[in-house]
Amino acid sequence: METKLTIYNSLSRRKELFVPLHAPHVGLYVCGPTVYGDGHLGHARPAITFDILFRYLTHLGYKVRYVRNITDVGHLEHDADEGEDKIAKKACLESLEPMEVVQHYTLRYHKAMERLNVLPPSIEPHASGHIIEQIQFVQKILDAGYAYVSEGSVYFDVEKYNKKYHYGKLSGRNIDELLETTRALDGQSEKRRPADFALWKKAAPEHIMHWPSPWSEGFPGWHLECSAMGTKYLGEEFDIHGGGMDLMFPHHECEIAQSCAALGHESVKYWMHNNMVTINGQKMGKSLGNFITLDEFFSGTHPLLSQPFAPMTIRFFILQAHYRSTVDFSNDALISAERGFARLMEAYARLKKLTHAAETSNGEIRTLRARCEEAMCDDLNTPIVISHLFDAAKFINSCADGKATVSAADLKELQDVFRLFIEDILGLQVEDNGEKDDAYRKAVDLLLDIRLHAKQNKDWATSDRIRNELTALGFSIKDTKDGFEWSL
RNA sequence: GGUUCCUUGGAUGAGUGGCUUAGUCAGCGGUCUGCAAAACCGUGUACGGCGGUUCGAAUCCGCCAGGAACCUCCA
Repeated sequence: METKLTIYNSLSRRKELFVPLHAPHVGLYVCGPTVYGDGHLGHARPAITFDILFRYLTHLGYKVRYVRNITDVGHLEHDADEGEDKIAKKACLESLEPMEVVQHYTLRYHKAMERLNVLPPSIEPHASGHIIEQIQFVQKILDAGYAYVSEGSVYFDVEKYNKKYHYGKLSGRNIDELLETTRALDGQSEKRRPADFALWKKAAPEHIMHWPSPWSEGFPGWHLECSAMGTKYLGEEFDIHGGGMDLMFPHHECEIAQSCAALGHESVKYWMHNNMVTINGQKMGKSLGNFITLDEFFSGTHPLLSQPFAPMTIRFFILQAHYRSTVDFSNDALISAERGFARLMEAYARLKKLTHAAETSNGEIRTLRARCEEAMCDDLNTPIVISHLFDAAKFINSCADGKATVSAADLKELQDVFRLFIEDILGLQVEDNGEKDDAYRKAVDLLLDIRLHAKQNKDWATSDRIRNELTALGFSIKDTKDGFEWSL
């Protein structure tokens, strides 16, 4: 492996050379969704970002174990229903078993991810399936002396922890300010300090999701699942932990504290955070109620959308921005992405059909692979990769027009690089225009062949009639130098 | 109030101390074409404001303005 992948480590706030702890193995943990609602555009961002990382690490030859959890218990919600579990709350509203809600939204999430061509992770653990591990993790922290039991609940002793370690190292917060700014939550009186966070919560009688533990019948705290499951599947030390920037504090900060307290050392070498999707300059999120679900994009059923958008358009749209920048959603931006993506994929389709190889090439394609690799190695700079591909697309189109030539070796290289980066690394799927069906394809070809002959005989009436009829049916007909192209 | 970060041409969105243009979308002009579409060629000349460092900054530093995320579950 000559390639030198650098990634931005949120912990050091700079790009660092990626050196795996146990090459060729790489451990990657990413915070997955809380399954109590449909996935929206904001959920697509980390899924796609870390899908790219997963794919690229694999391409570099690493054996990656990618763990992405499903959060199905434990997140407290602060509103009128203080201390009630989010999943449980939704279940009560809909008169369903909690696990029914979990199952429903997990399946829908999987479906959306599949349409976005996001590869499934190696392991997708559910928090509810790891209660024992979480209880053991709490016990370790208690044994180490960094937690205390109070009325059946267990709290992390932030102040004591901070004497030996540094609470706030990831987010840049210092503990004194936290003590002043932390808001009053349920159970505040049980805590020694406001900044302390729950490791285990005793369940209120009406709380329907609870498990037995040494301290009480209850449920695990907000941040515990990732520490417990990350340790279980990737070890006490692993390479990369990813998630949205909004999780940096308190979620990831608390994870670091939990791991240090329980294990005596940090467990994550590189922290990676994707930026937010915004809408009108504001974060798209559940709490603001300004989100558009993925299904709404796919179907176009949202007042802000003028049309449906293909999953690959969404994926391309997200990849056109660097993962650490915010990306501002708008209908126009998506339409632009759709057109650009179509242009790139049309060039790719032409590339596959290019056969006439010349002696020499008059395009700069021998450096294409290296330039794309370089961009990926620079903290996954997918916009630059895409710009290189567009450069090559121009050359491909020129070749298809007969205005440029390509040698046999270069043509193969070009085809290989396009397949590698477009399909394998960027995960952009070739649109299936129903061209799979052989008989159907041949029928359209036949019609257009007839039209071609009509054209050659200057029979414009027949020629235009075929084109107009097919266009009315939804086909797009493009004449080429000595033939035609079509798509549905 | 605190922490972190951002501000680039009509839109979007990269990048860098000078050498060279990001790319995409839209626009304009042209080539090609029976027409259309597509494609190709050309074109815009940007880096929030004010100072400072420097031979030279949009890129480094400071201040100001505006915006965002987090400080409460959030991707």
